[in-house]
Amino acid sequence: MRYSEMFLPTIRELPSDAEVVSHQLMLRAGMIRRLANGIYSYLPFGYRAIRKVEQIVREEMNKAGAQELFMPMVQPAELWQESGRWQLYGKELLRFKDRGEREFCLGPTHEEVITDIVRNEVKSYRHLPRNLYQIQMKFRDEVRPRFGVMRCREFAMKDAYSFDADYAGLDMSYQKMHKAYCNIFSRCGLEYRAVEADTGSIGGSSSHEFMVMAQTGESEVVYCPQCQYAANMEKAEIAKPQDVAPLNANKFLPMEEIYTPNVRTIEEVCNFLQVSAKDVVKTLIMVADGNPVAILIRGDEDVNEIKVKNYLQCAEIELADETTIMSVAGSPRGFVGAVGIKCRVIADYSLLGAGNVVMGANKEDYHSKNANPGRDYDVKEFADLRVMHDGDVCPRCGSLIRIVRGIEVGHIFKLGTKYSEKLRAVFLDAEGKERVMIMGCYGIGIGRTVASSIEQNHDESGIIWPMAIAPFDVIITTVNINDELSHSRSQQLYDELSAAGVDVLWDDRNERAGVKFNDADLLGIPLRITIGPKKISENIVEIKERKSGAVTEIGFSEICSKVLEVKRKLLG
RNA sequence: CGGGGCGUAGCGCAGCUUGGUAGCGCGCCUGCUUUGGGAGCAGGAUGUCGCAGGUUCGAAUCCUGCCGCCCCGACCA
Repeated sequence: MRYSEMFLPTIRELPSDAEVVSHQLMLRAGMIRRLANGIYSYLPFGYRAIRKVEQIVREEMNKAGAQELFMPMVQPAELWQESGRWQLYGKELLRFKDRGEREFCLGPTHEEVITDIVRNEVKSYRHLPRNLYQIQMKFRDEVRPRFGVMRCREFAMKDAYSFDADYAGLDMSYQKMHKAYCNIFSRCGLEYRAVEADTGSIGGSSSHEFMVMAQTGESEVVYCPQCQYAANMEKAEIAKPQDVAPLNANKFLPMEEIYTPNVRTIEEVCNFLQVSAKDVVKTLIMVADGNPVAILIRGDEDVNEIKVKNYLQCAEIELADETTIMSVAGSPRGFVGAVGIKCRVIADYSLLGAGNVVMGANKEDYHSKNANPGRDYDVKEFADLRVMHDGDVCPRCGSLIRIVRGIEVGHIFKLGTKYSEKLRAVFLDAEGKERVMIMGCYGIGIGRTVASSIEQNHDESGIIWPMAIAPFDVIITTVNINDELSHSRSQQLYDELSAAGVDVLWDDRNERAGVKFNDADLLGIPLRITIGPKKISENIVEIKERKSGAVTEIGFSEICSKVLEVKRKLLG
């Protein structure tokens, strides 16, 4: 492609409303333009990167035995009513009516449609397993779209769905996808980690997120440098403490009520009573599917709501409102404790062996000191309910864990029968018995993958593409396009490289060298060949690697094979 | 949905307090010079000042309503 003919509008100045690097650089490098809130167009340069990622995804998915198909983005309400998600999905599901007043939605995902297709066509175990995928636009009416293409409303996603006859089959399908995802993200040149994840509202038994490591990532993940354990924050397990000394009732001090006017937060309690947060018990009243429950945790720890939700196996969980707190504790927020509380009580492991603690007295403006379990209040259940933090140890091997930030680019789930049951996707097994198909689903955010590569690979001057997903392999920078020899040699090289299957952008614009060099750096094309008037008269050109900055001078006749060699090397 | 901020040329912004016919930088167009890290000189084009209403002789500026966008929070496959 000739730069002078390409639609490639670069921006010199920083766009004011772009927060993260990938968003800024994608705008500046002429990759994307915003159409509406959370809705973006990909311009030619950006779309080339998208296509490269898609191609890698296709190759690896096909290699893993999946088959590509293409499903509609507009989906009828009936299907969603059948799965029950028409009610459950909430406002992220964009709904509308056609001219005949029939209800539709824009697909935020395609479990319903794929299950409908498969249930209509697959009736026998002989036709299982199957894995079908597509690369399609999804629409999710996000509460707050941001970070450009990272968290937007309309986005391209590769979604695959597996159908198996039994759970052993699902395990195999899942493993194949896990492997394929590793191949995909490795080939894209990303530093990533597969972490255990909570299955969330999509349901199912097991799940991994593929996280690209980046400071600007929206979620935190923990991993163990010693063993293989890795999980996201919601899921990160904390082992039950082993060597906890049993409470000795002889050491119990008499419980006292202390007047603590307007002292509500843990911090205020600590200051007022001159105690450490570790001696205070935090009592949170939560409502799980309508039932109040008290969660006890050490004052310096935080409750992980997902863990509570999973422990209680409830559908909804939220902090209780003032009225509910009043009715179970008899006191307002800030003075709640376990003594005499009128609801189920669950304590975090951090309270195992804790005695003579401070907690709310369930009486406005009072706290209790030297409260003790067994004597003053009852705790029958202990569980892992807290948020992991620095200093915690690996639940598998006991080494210190690490916490890093990441961007979720892929997510795989074992769905089980959640959709196949609702939509009656059944088949006959070898004995002629009807059985429900076992499903898995597997997603990759295409645009997000491109954006996360930029988050991971850039410098002050611009993007630094890995060869595998770079929009072009090489840029030829002709320093002075009006110099006849420079022009003819550039043309010759451009033709030669193109014929050899290299994606080459030839900067043939009548611009000053500085402008071209800066654009080349901004665009981040892995290799730059500079053709200048002096050097080319001696048959010499320069080749510069964007990533290392290393410059090599080389004879004109050897440049083409050199490029092919370096390209091969950079593709690994 | 709550809190904060912003809307003026393609982009980035000033002007608004104190009302008087719209400005800067970049970009764009023309010409000449220049050509290895975002050139110089000369000339030029470009605006429903987000929208609607109100106050006023007169509104980008003051008032009211609406719309859009950004940030923080809540939420979230």
